[in-house]
Amino acid sequence: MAKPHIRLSVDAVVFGYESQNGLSVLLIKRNIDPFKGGWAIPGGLVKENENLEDAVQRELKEETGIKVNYLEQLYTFGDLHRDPRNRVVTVAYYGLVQPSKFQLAAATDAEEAQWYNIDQLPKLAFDHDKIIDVAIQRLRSKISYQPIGFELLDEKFPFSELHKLYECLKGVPIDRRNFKKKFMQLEILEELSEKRKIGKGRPGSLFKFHQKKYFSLVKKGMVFEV
Amino acid sequence: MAKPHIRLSVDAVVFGYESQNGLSVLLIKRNIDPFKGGWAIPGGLVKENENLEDAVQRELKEETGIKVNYLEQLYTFGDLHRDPRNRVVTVAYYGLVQPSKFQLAAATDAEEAQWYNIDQLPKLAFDHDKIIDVAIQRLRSKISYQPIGFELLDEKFPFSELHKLYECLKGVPIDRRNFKKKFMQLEILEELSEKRKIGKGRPGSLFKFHQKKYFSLVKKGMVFEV
DNA sequence: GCAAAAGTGTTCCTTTTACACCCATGC
DNA sequence: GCATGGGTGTAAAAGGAACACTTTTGC
Repeated sequence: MAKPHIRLSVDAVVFGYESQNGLSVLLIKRNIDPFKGGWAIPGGLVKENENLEDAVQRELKEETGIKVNYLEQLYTFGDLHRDPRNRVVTVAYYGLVQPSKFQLAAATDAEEAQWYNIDQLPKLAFDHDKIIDVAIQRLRSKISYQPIGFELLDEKFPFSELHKLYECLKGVPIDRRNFKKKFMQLEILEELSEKRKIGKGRPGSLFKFHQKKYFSLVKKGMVFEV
Repeated sequence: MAKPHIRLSVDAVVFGYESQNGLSVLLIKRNIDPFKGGWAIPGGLVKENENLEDAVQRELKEETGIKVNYLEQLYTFGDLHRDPRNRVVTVAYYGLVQPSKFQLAAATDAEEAQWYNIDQLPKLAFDHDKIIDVAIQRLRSKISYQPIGFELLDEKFPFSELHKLYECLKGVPIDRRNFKKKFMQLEILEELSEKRKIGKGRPGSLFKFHQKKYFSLVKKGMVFEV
């Protein structure tokens, strides 16, 4: 018998957001043991000559058909028996996808991928519940000091969507006027002349995150903090 | 030839602090290739049935004789060619040691371990300069919202030591009175009746971090923020 | 015309900053 | 008695929280 060695995998907690449904996580149904038939976050073994991030994107594409544009390393989970069969250490990432990419392409081989609201998660394989917990915590706190929330919204969004997103992630009501004042003072949003057409009530302007401006302001010492 | 596989290692950035010398990092001189004779942070391959943190503590003991009481996972570095010979993915940690344990025991097999001020680091093996950079950034920011600074001070310390530590880590002068007011309002320091004897000038009271009180206040919703 | 969502400013209170003098000790 | 570091409070400014009415649209 060959000397056993530690296997290295990557896993990804992919978040999606819709103002009606709140925050969701992308899960897949496992079709191999262990935990065959159970739900898990996408992931798999890293190849010998593949960067960690590439491995994540490859697994995401293979298993769910999705490509995330925001991806950040979360934590590495290495407990001895987190995989019941072999020693597998996993580098967990979390990713954010925009609503327009949120619908799973039916045409992929990912028939068994599904979004689950974070308050209605099924029982999960391995320590994936723990990984998701850590990811939620990270997302919740990071959104306050890094402008990553936009990765969960479409490119153009009415201000109320941004407001709802922050209320959802922080889990507390936020005064609409104070929030807008604070955000607009940052000067990183571009107000478009377009208005949102759909829905009831008075249509609101659409906004865009002005990333270039954000980076140049950061260089000048601006601190994002909401 | 056997199929190659990814190797997994751990590395540790161990910080020490003294008010005269500022912040230092513990380095070892490598006695094997690659980078034989060069400086590196302590670390090594993880064993088949060993947790990641245990691996870090074991390597630290073997290579430097030091045991840290604060240890936190930093980031996992997995670039393809970070090790010139094999694919090695490393889980980096950072640790904090108190000044009284700061002196390296001469009696260990760690003759080649040495403290280096973070502003006077030598050229480093692998991507260890990058790892140290990330660790410094993490420490700098984390000290503002987690009471980890005490791990860099002796158990009993005059308030001025805490003050100097924060000035050193944040890299800016901090008003002595405002800093003390803010910290004392947190009610997590215990003022001892002892005074510091050494040195010139008026002796100051010694303080202790009251960890139990800190945890109970956190449960009640207190937020540490300095 | 009514229901639904968007837009907008002011006041109050809390928090943060700036700042200077006296005190205890060693030499 | 002088040099060194420790101890303490107040006033001004800035930032955050609370809060209500008007406007535009669809039905």
